[in-house]
Amino acid sequence: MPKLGMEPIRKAALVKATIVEIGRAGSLDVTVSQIAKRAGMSSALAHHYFGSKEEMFLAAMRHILTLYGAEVRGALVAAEGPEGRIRAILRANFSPTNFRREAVGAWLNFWVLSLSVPQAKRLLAVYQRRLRSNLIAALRPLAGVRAGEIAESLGAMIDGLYLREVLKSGAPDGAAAAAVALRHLEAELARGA
Amino acid sequence: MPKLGMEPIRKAALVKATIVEIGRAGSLDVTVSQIAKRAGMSSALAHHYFGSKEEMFLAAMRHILTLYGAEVRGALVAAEGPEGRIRAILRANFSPTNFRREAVGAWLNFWVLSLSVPQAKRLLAVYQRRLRSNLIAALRPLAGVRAGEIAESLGAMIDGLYLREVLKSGAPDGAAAAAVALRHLEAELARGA
DNA sequence: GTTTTTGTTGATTGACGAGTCAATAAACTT
DNA sequence: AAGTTTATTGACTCGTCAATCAACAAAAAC
Repeated sequence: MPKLGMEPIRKAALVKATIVEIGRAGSLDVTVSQIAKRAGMSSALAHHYFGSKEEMFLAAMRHILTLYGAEVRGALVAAEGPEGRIRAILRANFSPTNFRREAVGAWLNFWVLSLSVPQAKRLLAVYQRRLRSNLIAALRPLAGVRAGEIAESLGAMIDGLYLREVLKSGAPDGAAAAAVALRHLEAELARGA
Repeated sequence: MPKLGMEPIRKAALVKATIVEIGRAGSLDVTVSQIAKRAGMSSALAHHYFGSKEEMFLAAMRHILTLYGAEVRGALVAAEGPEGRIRAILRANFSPTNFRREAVGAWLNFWVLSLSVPQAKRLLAVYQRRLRSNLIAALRPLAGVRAGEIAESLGAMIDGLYLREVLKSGAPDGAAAAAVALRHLEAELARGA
């Protein structure tokens, strides 16, 4: 009973399943059959819609990055004032969403994937630039010309804290990470004044 | 013409070859045959000495961590004064060695591996604690009771800067990364005073 | 000098997995 | 109604790969 207009639905299901399976495996070592099964279809259909496993990975990566972008944007609209905007960005970066199994698996594995797949590296670069410009925009009123360099260090701090939170055993603590990042920011701002 | 006492030689060659192959592939998706071939022996011999691929990976990881530890220690013995010790640690972390293809591949992939292999997670934890205690020891004279929290943020900063340097396209710049880390440190110290 | 230990490999096994294809069927077009 | 497009899968191909094994060779032990 083939209904029409299945393509977007199937693709969305496959993308979601891909991310879940990567999270479960903790690696990109997942089979198309696993993914297809979780998405409720045959592996042949997965190939029909995506052509190859790599395309599936890239689509999954786009999806993760889109979600991440949406979370940042969502946090930003509710934010007031420069400091509020910074806090919003930190909140989005260290939200529980990003510490879920699937998100962690996706991020770490996509970093690795970007070592060997140029397309993946490009996707990552786009989002890094976006974070950077968000940070700079929020920092400008607070730090003036130093906004650029502070955005750079704060960005690195965010990545580093996330990585550590994710690699350590035990439950991750996003709030603590955000607090450390905020302390870093205050110190940098104080230094400039 | 089997010479005796081959075991350590063969194992060392395999460990080295494993790291090189992971660097070339940019992932853990390397075959035992590739590794064995690069190490100049049959894949059967590789299995003979290590039993399984996972054991090879773990041995490679131990080796990378040992090299890293040695580099830090080596930089520390030549260092004078608390600030000199911090600088030494930064220099070791951002040395060209750690930006070589093999090292990058090893680090990123071992982070990923630690998501699914507890043994790998444990190895990583040992070295993270060691870095932490090195940092605290050097920071104590400079920061007193705040040494702990500053070590935490500086450690995260180091990881974050390394990650960004490694993921960006173009030649990595360890010196620039070290400079940013140092600026962070100064800001934190100034804040305390 | 025979037995044991160590080193070594080619061949094989057994499994798995990406991607293809032919076939079936429902829905839309003309 | 005939033809086309979309959805769907089971079966299959072709390749790969981790791990095992039997067999051979040299040194050491006895």
